[in-house]
Amino acid sequence: MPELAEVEWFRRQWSPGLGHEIADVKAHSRKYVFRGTDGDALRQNLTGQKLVRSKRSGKQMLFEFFGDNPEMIGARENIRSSLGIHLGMTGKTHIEPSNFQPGKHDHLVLYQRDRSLVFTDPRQLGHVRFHHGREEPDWWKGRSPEIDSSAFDRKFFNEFLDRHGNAPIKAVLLMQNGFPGIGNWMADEILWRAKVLPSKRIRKLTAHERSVIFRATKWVVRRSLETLGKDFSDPPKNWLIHQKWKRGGICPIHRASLKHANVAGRTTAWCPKCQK
DNA sequence: ACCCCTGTTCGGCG
DNA sequence: CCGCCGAACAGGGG
Repeated sequence: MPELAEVEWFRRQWSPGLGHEIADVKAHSRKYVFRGTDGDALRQNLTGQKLVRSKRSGKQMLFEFFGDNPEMIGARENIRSSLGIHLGMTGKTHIEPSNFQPGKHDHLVLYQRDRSLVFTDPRQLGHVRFHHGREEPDWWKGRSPEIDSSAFDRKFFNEFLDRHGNAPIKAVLLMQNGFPGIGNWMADEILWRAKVLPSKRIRKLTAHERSVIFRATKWVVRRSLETLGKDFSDPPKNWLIHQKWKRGGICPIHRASLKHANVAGRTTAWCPKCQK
């Protein structure tokens, strides 16, 4: 489920726990979601620390913790531990009461006095990472510019496209180092709005098509953050997302039947009338 | 039983 | 070496 806007919403689900101490931790640390992560270090280091800040970069979430000196909350130099969570296909973060008993798929629970912060992921394609130390974790370094930022500009966009001339545009939109946070539904939404076939190779795109794709990318990200990202409400009715999974789904503009095929290894929907 | 899946990584191949 | 593609990961649902 989670792409950029949904991840932003899931990041904020743990906000009631900001400023509060972690009293206890339960982690199913041998499970696949903890691959490459030291579950014992996570449990020992987080216990007794406060959750002080969270951020998102693309589909990655970062939760930061520190131990003491409350007036310095939020200052990077006081951060002691970093918890990274990627939601994969089926992950979610949620708040539960402080007496929460984890079920089979509740892989990580951070207990606070008045609530618990839970990470659940049935399919386990998500990922929990942990780093103890003041410096930025290796797995958070070198992030690409956020699409909703001035650093994601036409120069960055065009140079990234130029590096993948032979790839279909849909495959390139799914590359997280160029389009952090874009996933299957957002890629289809962008290309439908830009009127470009998902299978079209980068080198066949005209300058005009590139420009329209650039603007559609920014627009879809901003508008979905205002709806899904804010309160998980639906994007506007005339978005492709409401049609793409339906049998008999139609183009919101022409009412033509959508086409479906596998492009770049993913189920893809497009309107044969608008997209060329 | 069989096939599908809003994600990412890795091995094989061109 | 570069880059694309399909498989694999793990589990639930249609």
